[in-house]
Amino acid sequence: MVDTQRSAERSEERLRDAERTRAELLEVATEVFSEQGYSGARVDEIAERTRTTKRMIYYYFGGKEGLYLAVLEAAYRRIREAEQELHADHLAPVDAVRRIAELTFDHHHDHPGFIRLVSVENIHNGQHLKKVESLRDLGTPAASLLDDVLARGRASGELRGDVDAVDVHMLISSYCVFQVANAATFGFLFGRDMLTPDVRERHRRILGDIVVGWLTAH
Amino acid sequence: MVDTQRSAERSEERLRDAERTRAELLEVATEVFSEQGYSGARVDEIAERTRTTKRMIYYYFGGKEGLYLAVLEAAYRRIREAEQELHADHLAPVDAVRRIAELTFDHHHDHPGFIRLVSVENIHNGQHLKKVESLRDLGTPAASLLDDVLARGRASGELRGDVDAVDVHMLISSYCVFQVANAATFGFLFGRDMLTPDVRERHRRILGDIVVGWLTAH
DNA sequence: TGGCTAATGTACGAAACGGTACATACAATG
DNA sequence: CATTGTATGTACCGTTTCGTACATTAGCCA
Repeated sequence: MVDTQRSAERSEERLRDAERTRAELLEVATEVFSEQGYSGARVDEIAERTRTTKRMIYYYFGGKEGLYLAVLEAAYRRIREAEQELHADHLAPVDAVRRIAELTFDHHHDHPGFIRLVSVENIHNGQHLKKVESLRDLGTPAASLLDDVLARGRASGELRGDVDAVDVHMLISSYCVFQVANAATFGFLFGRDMLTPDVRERHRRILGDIVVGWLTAH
Repeated sequence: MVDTQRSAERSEERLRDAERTRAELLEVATEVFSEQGYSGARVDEIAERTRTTKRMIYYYFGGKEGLYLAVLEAAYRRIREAEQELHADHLAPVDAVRRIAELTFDHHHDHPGFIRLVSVENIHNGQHLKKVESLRDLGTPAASLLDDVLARGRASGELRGDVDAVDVHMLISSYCVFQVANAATFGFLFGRDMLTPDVRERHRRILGDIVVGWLTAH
């Protein structure tokens, strides 16, 4: 018992640690898949970037696709957790929607790897995502949070009542995803680097203005 | 001379036709690259889907990357042509911006292959696009068209004057690109198929409302 | 402490894949 | 209608890439 505890405490010194190996593979794989796409990612490259070997990918995840599925699931799960920390019930409706928009904006900018992963998955028509049953209806929390705010705003007359929460969420997502996912091509064609702090700050404010403007229109 | 003309006229009957072969390869390659991504696309598959052979890909385009570059250039060139047919100078400013938004929306929905190609290119950080010098500043026409409308609206007082044309274009692009590029994941997570006619029609109207609302806000 | 299992490493195989050498046939041209 | 270069087809090569058979070791537990 004492021995077990001690080895758990100094687990970082152990040569063999299933959890650690698994987590490291997942972390590196997330990076490689988001950088190179599913087909572009190389199993050997992922293995080389860890302190373990390719063999472990097959041992823990069954293969390339299994690893990719695990990456997808972990990434989406992290997003869900972030969304649940997004409290807006103490703010006035108008401030709440702006807050949600701006925090979503920040979250996207701070997690480009996840956005790229979503792009990759869409190239493949979401065929892998559909296999992960645990992710079905993952969007519900985000929609219901917005739904609450909209209901409060409708009741107080501060927000218009004929707009659906999912529509609002889609507007916000569109804008935020585009910033990150299409930064390369848009930047090239219009000579605008969307990732510099000042441009980012302006876009952030603009998004808030657009969302608030839309929801408060008479 | 007469012979030359005749063989040009019935070019579709010729066994050897450089232009036809080239065009067919380009067409099939556009489809395959947009469906599978750059790394996912197989040179052999592209060749098999045409009436010619893999050899011709190397003869006309030098290789897989050359073919992809040609696909990118052709696709963007088609977009530019479509944009140039977008006349809005005979409309009142408010109607003009709504028109631009809605036509852009339709264009995106009608050319999903192009949108997917842009996603693919962004996964690779636009590294190929940057190689096609002829595409530099391709965005300028779209921005200046909007710029004209905004100037007219500013002069007449119908549109606010503190908004940049590129910002408006980015809002419209974000919304339209998202509809097509992220249809799979968003549809799965929120149970909404964005490609059905009625949903599409509602989104179209919403986009117009948002853009007009933003630009006419006091 | 000795054995047993989970965890890991090595080395290799088969198929896929991008690319090319070489042969050949069509069609414009003089 | 012979010639010549463009266009096309075939067969193949070397490498990459996913995956696996087999050997081995670390650490837990009786």
